[in-house]
Amino acid sequence: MSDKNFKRYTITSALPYANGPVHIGHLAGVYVPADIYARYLRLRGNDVAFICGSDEHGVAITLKARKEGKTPQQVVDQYHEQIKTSFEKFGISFDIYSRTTSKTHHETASEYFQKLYENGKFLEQSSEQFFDPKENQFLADRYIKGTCPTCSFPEAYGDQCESCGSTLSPSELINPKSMLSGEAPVLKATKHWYFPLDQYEDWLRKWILEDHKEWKPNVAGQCKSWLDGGLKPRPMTRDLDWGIPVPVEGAEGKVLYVWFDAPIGYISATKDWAAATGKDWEPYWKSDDTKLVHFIGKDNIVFHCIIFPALLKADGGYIFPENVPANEFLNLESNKISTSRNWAVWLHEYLEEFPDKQDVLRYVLTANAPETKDNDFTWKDFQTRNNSELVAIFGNFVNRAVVLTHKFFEGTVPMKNELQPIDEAVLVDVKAGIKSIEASLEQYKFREALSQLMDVARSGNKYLAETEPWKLIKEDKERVATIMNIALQISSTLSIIAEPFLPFTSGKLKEMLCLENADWKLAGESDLLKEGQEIGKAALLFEKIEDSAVEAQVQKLMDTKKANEAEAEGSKVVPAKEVVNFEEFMKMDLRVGEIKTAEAVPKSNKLLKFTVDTGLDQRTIVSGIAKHFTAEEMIGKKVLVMSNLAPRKIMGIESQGMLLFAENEDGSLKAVSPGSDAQNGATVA
RNA sequence: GGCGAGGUAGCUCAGAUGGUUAGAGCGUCGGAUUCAUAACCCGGAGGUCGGGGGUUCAAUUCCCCCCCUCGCUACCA
Repeated sequence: MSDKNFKRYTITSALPYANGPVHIGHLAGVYVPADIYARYLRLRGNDVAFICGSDEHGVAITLKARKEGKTPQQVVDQYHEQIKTSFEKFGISFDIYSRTTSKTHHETASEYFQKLYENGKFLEQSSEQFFDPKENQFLADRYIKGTCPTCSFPEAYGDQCESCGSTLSPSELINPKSMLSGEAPVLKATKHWYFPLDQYEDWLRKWILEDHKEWKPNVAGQCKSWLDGGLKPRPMTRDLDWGIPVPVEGAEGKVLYVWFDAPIGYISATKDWAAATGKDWEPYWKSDDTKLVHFIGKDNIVFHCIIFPALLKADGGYIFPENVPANEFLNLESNKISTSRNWAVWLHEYLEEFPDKQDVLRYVLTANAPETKDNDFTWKDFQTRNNSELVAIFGNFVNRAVVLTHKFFEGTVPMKNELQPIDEAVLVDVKAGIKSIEASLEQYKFREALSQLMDVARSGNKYLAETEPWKLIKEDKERVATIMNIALQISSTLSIIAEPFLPFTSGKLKEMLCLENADWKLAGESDLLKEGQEIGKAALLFEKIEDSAVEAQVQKLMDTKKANEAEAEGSKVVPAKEVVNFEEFMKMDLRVGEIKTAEAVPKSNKLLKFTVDTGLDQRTIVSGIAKHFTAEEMIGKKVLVMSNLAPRKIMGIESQGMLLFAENEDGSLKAVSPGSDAQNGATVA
């Protein structure tokens, strides 16, 4: 933990990629915690720049545009607006929400690159890349489609097969085709600028693993894994027509790699913010007394902990992040959130379907944030947390305090008389609670901080239950005055300390109590409201969420699931392949074989090595079926063998043929078994 | 397979430089209460701390092996 006295804070949260709306996973992982942190710091009077914006470059945007028949600019304009608006409505208090297509950013990123270039920080390297001769354009991996070598899915992308999930490189695809022209791509040399990450390895190792031992285990562990694996130079430029042009001679048709320009987007956004507010941006990025914190999801760890810091180091003028509190992922009703499968709770939809309930979602996402491991969001849990925590504990306490004050003292803050031990005790409790919240927030333990906030409300309820003002009123109104005064002071404290977590509620509560001075420092004081001061009417801070509302959401997800299944059903059967003529068919030597020996291939978890009696000979065949069959159960089985397939080395073993299996749509393999009376070597035709 | 992160009450999670009865919230059961959105408050039940070995007077906490989940990464003719 750093005890340094920081003069200002630069808080960044991951730039959302502008090819889709924001969902609860993004919120729980990044934006809600970042917002809590930023609001807390501001409440304590700190100088804070809370920075974000849309990430609008990269291949995925161009693909999306092409698919929808739009220009990339139209795509990012649409999502940028949508994302920006929903963040605003949700109460994420960015000081600026910018975008990477802005002029400032293009200039900033371009200059950044140029400076590194001029200082010799890059390596120039040529390599062979796929090129579409008809469109006269280099092809990103995702621009190439072909048949998956693993599962024969004919529409696999050059980087991944969406059917079986294997990671691919374009050269592995069978019958690769350019998605632009449909032509077969050719290999062609192209030059790129590589950033030699390996040169920063020692520095990174010390900076992360020695100087920042306080980083979260998941973050530090991930970094160590990368460092131990050895860093390699990474190309920082791409052949693409959407992005920031590489500002170097001989780089026509090339743009900066999206992960080069995106983090620099934090800097550009800070510049825009500074310009708009008449500040100087530089201290926020270059001064040692600035604390820089990146809020991100775990998928971004390598970029924010390795690549970007190394780029900052290469420039030499920048500070480094003090911490990168990356969160894990949030699942939805036990399934991974998926944009393409529409398995998500979209923020813009939530805002419409649960109007005025921003804080409920903020609360649930914080209480169940994936801080140490992946977590699950369920609508049932959403309902329970609202009904039995927000309504029953927080809302209820405030309501009791305000209603009783109106009942007994006509809505004015009654006079506090001599305090009894129980009064002192509850006030001490509340103050201790605030200290704990501060400590938790400073360690990025938002879940814990939130539960400590609820504990303060619990103390309030307990205080009322123990002092029973509704009974005492008959005999000792003076004593009740003290009790209600204290209950109102606690409510006021709640309105202050809830602000980072539940800003809308905090606002409502302050208004109800007519509380004006609401610095964090005042929280816990017993004279936040003055005696004789009027307070407003009781209004419910939270309302119950009925079963029907939750059931409707679950139903919506079920419908999505059904639609997905229907779609999968439609594409379940792999489409027919091209017609082959009889001669081609007869070229294949298919025959019955018998497995004599079988063993797992060391260091592989998919491969089994067999000795097969093909009637012709005993030969070695390696097959990737270990996930479906054990070596033991295969011994003695009759199998179909493609025996004249060209031999191929797999993990150093020469495989002389291929075993044939049936593959179901879910990827599971089923034996195709000749009868036991089929002879070894019997031909199949 | 390698690396990383997790596996603690029905659910969501704390915790431990090894040491008396392993914690919290929610749920559940019982009680009390009626100011409050059938809410609050009190109490009970509920865990061989993923499995197996080892070190130790003592391990859930340290070491080794194994299993499961998630992520990154490699093999899949």
